[in-house]
Amino acid sequence: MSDIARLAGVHTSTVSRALAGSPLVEKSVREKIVKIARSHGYKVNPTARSLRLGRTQSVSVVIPLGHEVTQPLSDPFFVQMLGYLADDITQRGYGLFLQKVLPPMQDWLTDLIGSKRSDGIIVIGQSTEHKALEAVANQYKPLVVWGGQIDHQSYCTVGTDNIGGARLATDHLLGLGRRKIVFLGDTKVPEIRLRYRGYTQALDHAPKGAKKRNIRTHMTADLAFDAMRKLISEGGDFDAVVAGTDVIAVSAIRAITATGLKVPEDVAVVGYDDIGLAAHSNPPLTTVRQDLEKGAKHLVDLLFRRMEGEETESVNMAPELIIRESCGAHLHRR
Amino acid sequence: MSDIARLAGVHTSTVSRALAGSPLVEKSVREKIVKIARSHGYKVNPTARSLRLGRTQSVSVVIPLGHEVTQPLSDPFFVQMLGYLADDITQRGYGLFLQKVLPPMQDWLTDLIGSKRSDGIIVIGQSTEHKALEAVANQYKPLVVWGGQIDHQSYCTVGTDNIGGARLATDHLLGLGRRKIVFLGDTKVPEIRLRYRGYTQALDHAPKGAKKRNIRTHMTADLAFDAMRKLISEGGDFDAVVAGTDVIAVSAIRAITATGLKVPEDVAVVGYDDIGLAAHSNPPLTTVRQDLEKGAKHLVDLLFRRMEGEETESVNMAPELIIRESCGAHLHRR
DNA sequence: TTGAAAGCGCTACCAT
DNA sequence: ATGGTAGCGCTTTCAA
Repeated sequence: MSDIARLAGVHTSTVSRALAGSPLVEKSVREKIVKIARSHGYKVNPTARSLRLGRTQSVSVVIPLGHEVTQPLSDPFFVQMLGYLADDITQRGYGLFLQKVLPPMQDWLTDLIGSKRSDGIIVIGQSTEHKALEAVANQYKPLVVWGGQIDHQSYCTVGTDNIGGARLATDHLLGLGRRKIVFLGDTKVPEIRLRYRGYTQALDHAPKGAKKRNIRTHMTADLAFDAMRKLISEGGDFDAVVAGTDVIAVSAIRAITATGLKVPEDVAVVGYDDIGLAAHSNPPLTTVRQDLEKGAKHLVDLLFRRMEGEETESVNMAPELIIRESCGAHLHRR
Repeated sequence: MSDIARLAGVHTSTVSRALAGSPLVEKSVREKIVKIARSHGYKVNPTARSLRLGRTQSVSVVIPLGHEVTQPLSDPFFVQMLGYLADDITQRGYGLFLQKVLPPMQDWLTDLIGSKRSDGIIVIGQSTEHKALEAVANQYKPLVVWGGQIDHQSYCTVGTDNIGGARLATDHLLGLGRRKIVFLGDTKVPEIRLRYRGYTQALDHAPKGAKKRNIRTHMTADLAFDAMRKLISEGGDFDAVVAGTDVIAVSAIRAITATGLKVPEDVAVVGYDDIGLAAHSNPPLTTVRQDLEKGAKHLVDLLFRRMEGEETESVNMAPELIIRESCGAHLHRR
């Protein structure tokens, strides 16, 4: 910057003001400075700026994978979310610090906060980290979490009504005459636990004869496939599956198909999320849609309001049942 | 830091040394300082440190989407790569700045370099940005690109031998007796263009009667689906498809199946990448595997060597044909 | 409207 | 082995 100042024949403070678009600088001077800066490819050093201003102009996006057994991000859901977040955050002129947190997960959140690398934190998915989030919520404000809304939680979440969504899905299957409906998912994860609750609520209000059954499975494609195959080989008696996520649903379909059973004729399957793959699976997946684009907008909006000291409430969006073929609804229309 | 210094009864320079693990500080003093720092939740401010050191301890990972028509990252390939990169970069104690670049793509690279937000840059996929990369390669060294190796390029790439991989796939189909093989992909993207070249090379060496046909399609699932359906409805005569990516392959399978044709009996399909979905598609996809974990390791390794001033050569890894069912090889074994 | 100077928090050099 | 001090590049207050 001092170089630019010298070239323009002014003091650095004037350059700083000019480049910041301050109205204090005389127009002709400002234009001259801007021109010189551009022609020399000069960019204000964000590190120095951050140090002076006390803020980094960037936000951390964290993906905790406490519930995952395998390394890579296996769920496209998180990734699509990441893409939308990147757009929104970039649009506000902020940088995006990506952080993947794997077990063993000690002090990851307090460390991240303490490092002051970013002005705010978005956590995608509670994973198994509800307690860690709860622990810092009262002391560190610019924090927003995508996930399930848990009773008495003190951190701010954005998500869809998981109970309602799962209930929608389960009621739909009941309405199609299915009575032996299995739930497939890892209820250690809050969002999935809530979906399981919606599933049980629907069955509690179902006609007599409807059976509940929860099969715990990890959230990766392979492990869900194995869980489903095990259930079948053990002679599990069921005519429908409510899957905790689309990834699990697609794996379940594959496992069911592999044993010679047909989806949806023999077993109806409903997923959750409506990831891109859902429409392209075979058969196309009936699922509960979460609007990620809107979700990301909420997350970023709330975070920026919190970064300015505002207190914000959690947002619970309405889920939407997307009916395709895996539930067998089209068979009934005949 | 000055607080910690006061509490420990020493000067800040001693605290700095102690926290950096300098052997100059007496053991007892160092331990005392570390203890105080920990108990107060003190963390060295990375912004100030960066300013002083002249390096940010972070690397930018950029995903240029010049070839994409839709906003979100539609290809799981990039995402899996991102996950591995995050692991490797974190392991070296560096931060990961994520940058998504959408059209119109002006000066994105020089801007990123000029901002000095990171000490090095990894670009995932050349997209349509070969020229932009070429333009800075001689002037900015800590830059590594995942993508296809182009003749006379001056930037450093990591990738698989795309020509060889596609040739592997095409030869395999020829070996199974297929003669009317279509290529499906966007040849504007260097990697895909190389794969197309491998495909044509294989056909040039094929028995008489083998036909070439290139169908240009965008890289997203929906558009590939449409392209395939259009080809079929126009009465395109073919018995096999070499797809530019797995995402395209899976969409092609869906489009083929939707018209009543069978994969692989009527049309054999081979993909490229071996994304997680490939093994789980219906039928499971025969594809050319790129080892992403190894690829990510190479990228990070080369980048860090370049950040230390070393000149590095591009890496071209060997692709591997993974034979599953979509090519129909299992039908021949009978 | 511009200049001068202080200081963000840290590290490294030069003393001692 | 430790302390003092300068300075990384910027913004902002105060003075002119």
